Amino acid sequence: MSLALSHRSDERLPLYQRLRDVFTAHIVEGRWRPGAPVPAEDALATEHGVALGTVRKALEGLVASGHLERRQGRGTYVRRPAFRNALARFFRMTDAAGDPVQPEARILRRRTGLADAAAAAKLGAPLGSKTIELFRVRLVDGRPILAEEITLPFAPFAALMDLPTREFGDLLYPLYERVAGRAVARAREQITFGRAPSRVAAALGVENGAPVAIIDRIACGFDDAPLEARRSYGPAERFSYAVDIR
Amino acid sequence: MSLALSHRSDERLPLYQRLRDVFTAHIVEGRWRPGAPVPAEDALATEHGVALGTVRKALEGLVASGHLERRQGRGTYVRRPAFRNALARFFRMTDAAGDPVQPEARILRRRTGLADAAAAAKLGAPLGSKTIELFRVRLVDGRPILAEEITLPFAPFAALMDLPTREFGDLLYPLYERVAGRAVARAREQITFGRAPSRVAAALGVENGAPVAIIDRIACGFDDAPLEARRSYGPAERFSYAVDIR
DNA sequence: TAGTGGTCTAGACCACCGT
DNA sequence: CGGTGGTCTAGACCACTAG
Repeated sequence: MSLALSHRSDERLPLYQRLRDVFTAHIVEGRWRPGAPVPAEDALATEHGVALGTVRKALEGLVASGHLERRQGRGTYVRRPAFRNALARFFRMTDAAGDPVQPEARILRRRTGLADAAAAAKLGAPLGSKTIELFRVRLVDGRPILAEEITLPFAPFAALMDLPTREFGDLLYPLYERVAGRAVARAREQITFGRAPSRVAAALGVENGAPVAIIDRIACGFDDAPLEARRSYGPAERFSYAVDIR
Repeated sequence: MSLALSHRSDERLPLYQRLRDVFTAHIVEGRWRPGAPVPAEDALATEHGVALGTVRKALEGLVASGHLERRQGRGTYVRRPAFRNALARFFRMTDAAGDPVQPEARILRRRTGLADAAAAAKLGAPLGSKTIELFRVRLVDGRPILAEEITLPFAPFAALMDLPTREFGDLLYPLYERVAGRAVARAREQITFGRAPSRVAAALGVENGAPVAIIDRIACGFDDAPLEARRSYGPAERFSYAVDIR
């Protein structure tokens, strides 16, 4: 089966780019599942009727964009993004012994709401559509270090309203995948600096208006559609982030 | 001339990686100059006695690392990093009309000093070695928005002490290249939040201890040796930075 | 040992750029 | 137009991983 015939794509694009689009579609549509290996390179080459090098170049693009992961001698896998300690890139998170830790999470509030203009824009949902709102705090050694406001579209995540919050666990993204079948593929974060609103200050145990770093995150699925909007607050003095520029 | 014979490098490394090391050396040693084109791919292939594809893979690595830049139909060039508006990635910098601007720079202080432990570590220079210290403010529409403390090793930049500060211009890196022959190839920045020390507060026209974002930068040459240490302060409320994660 | 990705080659043709 | 990088092929062999 020839690629040009099997897939509607701009004929003027290079073969390897069209091939990459085909592979991306496989990931988006779940035919290639996160954590699972994709077919071997030579199998893909014969399947699509192209040379091995063309397949390799297409795969390289998806590796560069973070969709795939190569493991020498084993295969090429759909990458499951490691958001495990995403916020540790921004805040110094160490326990009493100075070792890096995964903060414990505690849900303080869970309720349904209606998307205001900001939430609707972030989630790409209609204004006034139903949402789930979570407010949680994250703790190290039992002490609060982060407060998070989370907004989800109601429909895909309705099951979250039935599950006891104590069963949510410390990480939400694996939970999303488990109860809603939605995997987070990437996220965009915006860092600003402000002062703690009262509810956040209370949760963090700091005084009202204390300086905080604010991280606004929009998490998206493999199809780049927004899944979750999140705002994280942490004490400004714990904030630290490194960037390389060229 | 065969590559394996012409260059002392780990024989076990793949050809294209050894080739990349050779090319890197050319850039570091100035045989390939910033802004100038490197030899054509087929010329490099015959020169080093390897296949075209191997040269391409070596060049691709240097493009990915930001050392080279390809221009279709023209050639491959040694990249001159665009630090032009590096701080605009962190601070909202717009003029009264809301258009992005390049801030004007004004040197407030220039003096020689001796490297303390921190400066010595950052610059990779001996403790107590001679340095040049600059303190400058950057302005948009005549209003200060950033204050910068800059530390340079004395020897390579001695010429800076003779040039009138009003002739420094708004950008230091082109100046470094012009008067000291040192080109900045990359930099590492560390973001934290703190409070403005008195001298900074005075320069920015804010009150003492006002919240500021602090950007510590170490700028390096093509050989990865530190050239400049810089600390920039800006009002916390102007700070905004976006990150993509996967 | 079989299967996978990694390296390397040799050569063809295309698309873009400046003159 | 000539020269450059961009695409694509076909096939060989190496290095790593698992069973």
